[in-house]
Amino acid sequence: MNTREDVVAAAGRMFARYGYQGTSMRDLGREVGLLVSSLYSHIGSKQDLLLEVVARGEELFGASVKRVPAGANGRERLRGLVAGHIDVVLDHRDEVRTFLNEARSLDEDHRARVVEARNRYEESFREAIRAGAEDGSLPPETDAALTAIFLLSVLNALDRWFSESGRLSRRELADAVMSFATR
Amino acid sequence: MNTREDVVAAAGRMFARYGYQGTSMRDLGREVGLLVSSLYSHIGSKQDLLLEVVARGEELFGASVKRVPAGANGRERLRGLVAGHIDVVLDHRDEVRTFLNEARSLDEDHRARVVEARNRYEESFREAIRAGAEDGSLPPETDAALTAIFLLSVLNALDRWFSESGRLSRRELADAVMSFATR
DNA sequence: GTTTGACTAACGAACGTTCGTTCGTCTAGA
DNA sequence: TCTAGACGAACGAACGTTCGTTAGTCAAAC
Repeated sequence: MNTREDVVAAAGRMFARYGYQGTSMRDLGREVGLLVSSLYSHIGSKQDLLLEVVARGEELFGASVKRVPAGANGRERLRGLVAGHIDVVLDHRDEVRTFLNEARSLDEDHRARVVEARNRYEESFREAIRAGAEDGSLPPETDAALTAIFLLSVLNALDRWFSESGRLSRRELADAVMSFATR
Repeated sequence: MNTREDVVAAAGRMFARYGYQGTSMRDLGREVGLLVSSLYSHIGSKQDLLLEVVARGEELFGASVKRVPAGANGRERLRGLVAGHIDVVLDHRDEVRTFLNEARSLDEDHRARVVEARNRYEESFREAIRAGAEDGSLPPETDAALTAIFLLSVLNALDRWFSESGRLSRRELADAVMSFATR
């Protein structure tokens, strides 16, 4: 019924699995049950499609940051960011994968915007860590820049191995990640 | 002079930067200063080229494992693996990136072989961690599987941000990674 | 004189995209 | 209530371009 949404969702799925360049419009049409030409009743171009999927990933992370209570101490805020990131990655694997791996196929302007968004996002991690080191909720000598990078490296790799039916729950995962960061 | 080597090296460079599907043989020819058709005097196919670059990455990690002294205790072996991984990633960025990100463009058989090689590699991390937890050189309750995944997540993301001219030396980086894993 | 490696030229296939057209569905006016 | 016409959505065909790859030629190096 809602064909346009189907197209965008299928694009996310295929971009995540095969990459932007590895997905042809004909493949996409087949996936959604349309001929290639019919796709263009719903979208402007393949590039527009990528842009839309990437933007969704971007918004998901942005919304996650906003959900963290501003009043909490540094450690609690960091914990909120970590748990939020885990949820975003696992609940929206396709958009996140596309956001993380396929942004390089965007034209230069949009790619620059993505890089900027990622920097802002990483800065919210650094900020929480610095706050925690100051308010005593995290070890005082914690290196904010390095810790943020390490955390995001671990969090962004999650969808390559984490299974909902595995040994760990999301909460336990968040605990493990947090205890890694705060030695 | 050694044209074939130039071709393979350029392929690694471009596969790493633009992806396998994002690199055309014409682009590759331009990079190396030859016409497309001339490339085929040196290689069998584009797929062969990918296979060769990926195989080089695979061998680099395999050789790194072999360099770790077998007699050392668990912690020392893990430290050797970490330092070795850092060197491989930073000294062979193109092959490593291609090995990590472009293996999905291999045909099924070769891709399966890569997955198996990565599993063996990860197992050597787990093994060192388990040994360390037993011989007392690492905290006894360390979760080998989870720690190995976290370590490799951090290590594989290195080339996205680490700069040789930055604040950290390789040794300091290895220290930081190790202290992350072992608390 | 043979071999090597670069060239020109071309191949069929696939690419993203546009085209004119058709076929229902919905709405406004008679 | 019936009908005219605008509309969204999908179609098949074709566009020009680029893809990976091959064949044949020719000059330089051994």
